[in-house]
Amino acid sequence: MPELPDVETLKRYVDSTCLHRSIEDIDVDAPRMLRDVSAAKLRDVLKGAAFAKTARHGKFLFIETSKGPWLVLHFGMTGSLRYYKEPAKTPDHTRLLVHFSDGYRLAGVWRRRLGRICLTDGPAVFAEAQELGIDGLDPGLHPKVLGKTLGGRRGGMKSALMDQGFIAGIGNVYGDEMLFQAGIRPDAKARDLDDDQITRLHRAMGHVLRLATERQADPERLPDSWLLSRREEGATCPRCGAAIERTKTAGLTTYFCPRCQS
DNA sequence: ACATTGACCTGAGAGC
DNA sequence: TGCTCTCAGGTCAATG
Repeated sequence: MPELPDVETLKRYVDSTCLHRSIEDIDVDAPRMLRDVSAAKLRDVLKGAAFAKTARHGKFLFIETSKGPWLVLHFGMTGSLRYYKEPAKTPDHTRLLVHFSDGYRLAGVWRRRLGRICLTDGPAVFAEAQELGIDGLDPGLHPKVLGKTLGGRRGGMKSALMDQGFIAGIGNVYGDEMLFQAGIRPDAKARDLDDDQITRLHRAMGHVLRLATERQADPERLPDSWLLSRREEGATCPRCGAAIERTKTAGLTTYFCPRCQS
């Protein structure tokens, strides 16, 4: 589901398709997805503008408009974007449709309406207001920074990683993956990690997020050695062959290898 | 200060 | 076939 690598892929998709094209009009049908902005206001800002550039922080995609404000998109569990020309190709569940004056369109598609569409003055002020933590791919995320933040937490590792106010961009699937690759149990207490574990987690985090982004967050193109490919009942560990365990953390299904993750 | 639960949403797949 | 049930997991609010 759209986590950091997926959203980064969508960002690059926008970069390579529809920047600097004049926006003729938009259609919005996203009742509960608009936050602090009306459909009319959104239309007013986008109509006659062009997309100037993009940015990303965690799971949020930002698109700067030539009129100043930035369009903010959050994809929830099922959101995606599609750029195309033929009107007949408009995907089902299109909630936001941008018509460019050259006839092309950008569709914001959310099968479930779990997502967000809004405006902001900029990515930095938005991240501040939403209290987002450092982005998972921020080069400033050193092992020391990681260790310091983890040391102040009482809770478990899985929920720490998924806390967007701690590190922004990690969700259920990649959170499990980096814990697996670092050899840390999801229910390990964050403050109990030693320096070695923090180093391994930092490395696994960078590796998982970078490789997944490079492979366009396509599970088919990610290594078989990843836990990602074993998220099902009765699966075995790709490393040691032990039975993968399945538990619930904060209502979300967590997979881990009881032998590799101690 | 933490974890847990349910609501929000909708489609896919299972089971009857 | 067609119904109902469960599950998927991002985020938030309410509760323990």
